[in-house]
Amino acid sequence: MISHEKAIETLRLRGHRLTPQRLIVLSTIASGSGHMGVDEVFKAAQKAYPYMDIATVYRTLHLFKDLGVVTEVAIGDRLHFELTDPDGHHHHMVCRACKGAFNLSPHYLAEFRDTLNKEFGFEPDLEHFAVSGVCAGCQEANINTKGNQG
Amino acid sequence: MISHEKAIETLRLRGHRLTPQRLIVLSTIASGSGHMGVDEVFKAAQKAYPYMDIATVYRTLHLFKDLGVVTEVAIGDRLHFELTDPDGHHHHMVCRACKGAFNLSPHYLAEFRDTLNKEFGFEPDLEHFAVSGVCAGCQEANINTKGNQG
DNA sequence: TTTTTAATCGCAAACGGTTGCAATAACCTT
DNA sequence: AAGGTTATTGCAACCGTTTGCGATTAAAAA
Repeated sequence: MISHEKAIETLRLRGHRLTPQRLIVLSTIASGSGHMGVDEVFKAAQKAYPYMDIATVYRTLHLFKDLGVVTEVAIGDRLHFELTDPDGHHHHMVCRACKGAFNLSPHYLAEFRDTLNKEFGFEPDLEHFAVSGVCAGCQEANINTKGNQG
Repeated sequence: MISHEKAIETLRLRGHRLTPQRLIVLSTIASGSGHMGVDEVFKAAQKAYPYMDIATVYRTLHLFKDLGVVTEVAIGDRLHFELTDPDGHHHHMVCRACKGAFNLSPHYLAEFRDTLNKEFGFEPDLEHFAVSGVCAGCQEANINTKGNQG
């Protein structure tokens, strides 16, 4: 994970202001449990700073994403955020039965990217990428395995 | 493509009513240009049936999707719909520069699926799947190649 | 054909997310 | 430390999509 300090440094270097709202959103995500939904971030931040507005949370998350400080992961139709992993990107496998998210090393997508490049000259965006599916545990337990594959 | 008649048959067999709204949405998509956005479907359908409501379009599209009559493709943040291809699914490569959509045979994803299965026991949902990126043409033209990779 | 009945519709309100704008406040200058 | 500049905020309005509900109507029953 990117450190708190490094994130603040990045904000400052790029000429953005260090507002209490931004610092609170940052530490909320930093102390959060991996991937956090927007409403989770909002509720937690609001506890620390009651005037916090949902629009500010969105704007802050997008700013952090543009700066590379946080990574946005689309899990189903919801957006989740986490501090960017400086050791290299990872992707996610999200189980549609238990909603669990598992990390996936880029290695497993490299082949796919190469193929699209060679065959079609197409350069896919696979930086922040979540594959929906059913995890091993839920397949055994046979929970909702045939749900909507939207 | 699934035929018009086959789609109507499917509705009937599953106990759904054949309303003018549904028939119009169906033929709108059938006569449309591949992938249609919701608003495109709505506007076209409204011409044929002025009382058409946008909520009905959404409900109808979701019904058709659940019945397997149409296929939903997430292109960027917009949903597009097309008649389901009975010859087997295809996937999409969507260029973020020119918004063009290109078909991608399932073959190119098969390897990726097998790997996730073997390595993690994870069964990915790759039925209706769009990969965002930049197509060969736009890479040459160098249009907006570094846009938001969302 | 007429009646029945419940799926479907149109409307309007609600929802998650975004945006315009006037007020505020972080930061730079002095 | 005080003042000026302008990025950022909170609010409210907005957009695309979903949902609750009473009215309508397709299709089954008579």
